[in-house]
Amino acid sequence: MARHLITSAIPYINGIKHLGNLVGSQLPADLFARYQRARGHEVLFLCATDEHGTPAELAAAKAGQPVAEYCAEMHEVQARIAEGFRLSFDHFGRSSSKQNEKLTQHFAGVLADKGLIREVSETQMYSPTDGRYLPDRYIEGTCPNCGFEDARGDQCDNCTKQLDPVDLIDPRSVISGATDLEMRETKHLYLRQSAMKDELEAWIDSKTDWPVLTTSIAKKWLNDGDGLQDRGITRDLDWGIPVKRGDEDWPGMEGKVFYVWFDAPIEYIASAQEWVDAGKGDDWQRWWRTDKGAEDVTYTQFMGKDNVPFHTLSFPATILGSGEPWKLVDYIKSFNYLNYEGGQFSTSRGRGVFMDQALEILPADYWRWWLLSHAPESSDAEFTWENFQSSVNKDLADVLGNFASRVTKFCRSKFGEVVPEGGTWSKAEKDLTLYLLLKLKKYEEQMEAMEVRKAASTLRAMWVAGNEYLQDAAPWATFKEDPEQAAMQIRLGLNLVRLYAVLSGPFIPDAAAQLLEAMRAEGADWPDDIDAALEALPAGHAFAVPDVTFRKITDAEREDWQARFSGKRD
RNA sequence: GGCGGAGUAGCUCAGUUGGUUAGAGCAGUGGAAUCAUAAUCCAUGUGUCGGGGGUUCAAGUCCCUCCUCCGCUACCA
Repeated sequence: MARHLITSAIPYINGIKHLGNLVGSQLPADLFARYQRARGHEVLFLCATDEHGTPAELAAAKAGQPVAEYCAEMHEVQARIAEGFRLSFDHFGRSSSKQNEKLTQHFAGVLADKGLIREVSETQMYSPTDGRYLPDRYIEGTCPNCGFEDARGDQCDNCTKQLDPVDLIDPRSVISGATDLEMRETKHLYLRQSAMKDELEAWIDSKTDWPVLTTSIAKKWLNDGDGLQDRGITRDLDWGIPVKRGDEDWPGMEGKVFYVWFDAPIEYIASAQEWVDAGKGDDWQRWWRTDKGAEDVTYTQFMGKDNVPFHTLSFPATILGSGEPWKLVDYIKSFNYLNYEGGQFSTSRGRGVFMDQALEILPADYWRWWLLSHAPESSDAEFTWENFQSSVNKDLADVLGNFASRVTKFCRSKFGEVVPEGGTWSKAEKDLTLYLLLKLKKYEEQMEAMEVRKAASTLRAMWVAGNEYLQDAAPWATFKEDPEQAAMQIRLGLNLVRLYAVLSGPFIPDAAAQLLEAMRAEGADWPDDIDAALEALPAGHAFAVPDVTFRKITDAEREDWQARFSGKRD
């Protein structure tokens, strides 16, 4: 039995994520976790909310709440929605947890002891009106290059020139509009990533099986310009993990907190501690410490491409730099973006479908199937309502759902709600099982390799094979001359329903559970022997005709949703 | 500007190390069947594989060049 540690990029706290965020990390991670569990492996699947940073403070202020309270509420909201999508986290933690605070301070202390942290004195834009330092993107002004009036401090949206906030003409705070900005000197800690460049590069180079998307982004950062740059890991904020050197105060760093991107990945580890402290597990170290049992763990991370630099460089720099025996990631599966109806999903403009809205209009399985079977693996992908409607109706309602329906209803009308007896397999049945065996092996390989779209299409091909068989065998015709033959055919059909339910579980867990329940086959194992699996439901076994597994999306609904989600989110 | 990804049938996409007449699903068309959620099954493609040039016995696949779209570009996370 293998052991799989699986983490999904942790979603930021300031609101509900859209479907593009979901398909880029949490959903494929869940698919993989469910698959590995179904294969009988030991899995620890972790996620959390990423709660620190300026956007969280501002979102809380906007909501008129203390930031801690706001985060606690939003964490609950995200946790509920994750459950709604059937994301099977073993624990859904919080980067603001006590465990993460201790661990983050520990890492900072160890890195400092190793000489990998340096203090840098720099000047930053401070806004007395807002009472805070402003990140570059929170400053707007006139672009010195093209005269565009709403250029941001980091880059001009009009001429795309990269800017420094001090270059802006008439700079103002995005938050309050205040113009009394001043440059203030402030001291920060930098992680000396540059000192670890060679080690990181050798490590990346050893990962020859990683997706090109992952390694090319990492290489770019390693070799761009002057090479890998040191990164500031502290901020002048109130909300965050207080800067400490292990348990000790850090002279000169009073009132400062760690930068979110320093503490967020550490939460992957802290989440395992939270998992134990919540009474859900009893040993987190055997998952994370190679000196305490994590030697045989395979660690896989899932994320959107925007997160790759932090997972290939910053976090490994933290882990490797500590010199302690922490488990390093073995495989990074990264995704491109999902677009929405010819443009981008936009959180700020409310364009596209958000996770809560999606669940309001359709059950999780519909979304899971479409999103996973169209996952943006090789390039950006696009969500359109038309494609969603036709894929879901065809794949789920017609090919899979209707198969279960036609088999069970035919059986009920001719034999009753019991698996019928009699007849023996002939060539058609043997051909079918051979075909299914080939597809199953392919499906397993693709799931193992996290080739999400391909796995979905292979699974679908197995569903189709059932319809082909049934059409060809035509038990409604054979029943007239040879009822035993028809009984055998329909017995196989019922077993196919059971088999499909087992194999489809990682993609569509609710439908799979519903079908297994109808077949009275809850807890069915993965089919290691396909012949045996297709005789698992013996003659005489009672079942029930399931309710409609997937209903169809009507044109009227599609048009309604299309209009509803095109613009502003209420 | 730099880096990366993409450009293949009306639509969404596969096409491993270059090798017979370029594939799948959907949509369309014709037919079969009538167990089923009017659900299924079978048949059906004259595609400049973004343009141009080159290497090769052979290129969607390698090289050069140009065009278009998207992402990233280090203080948003």
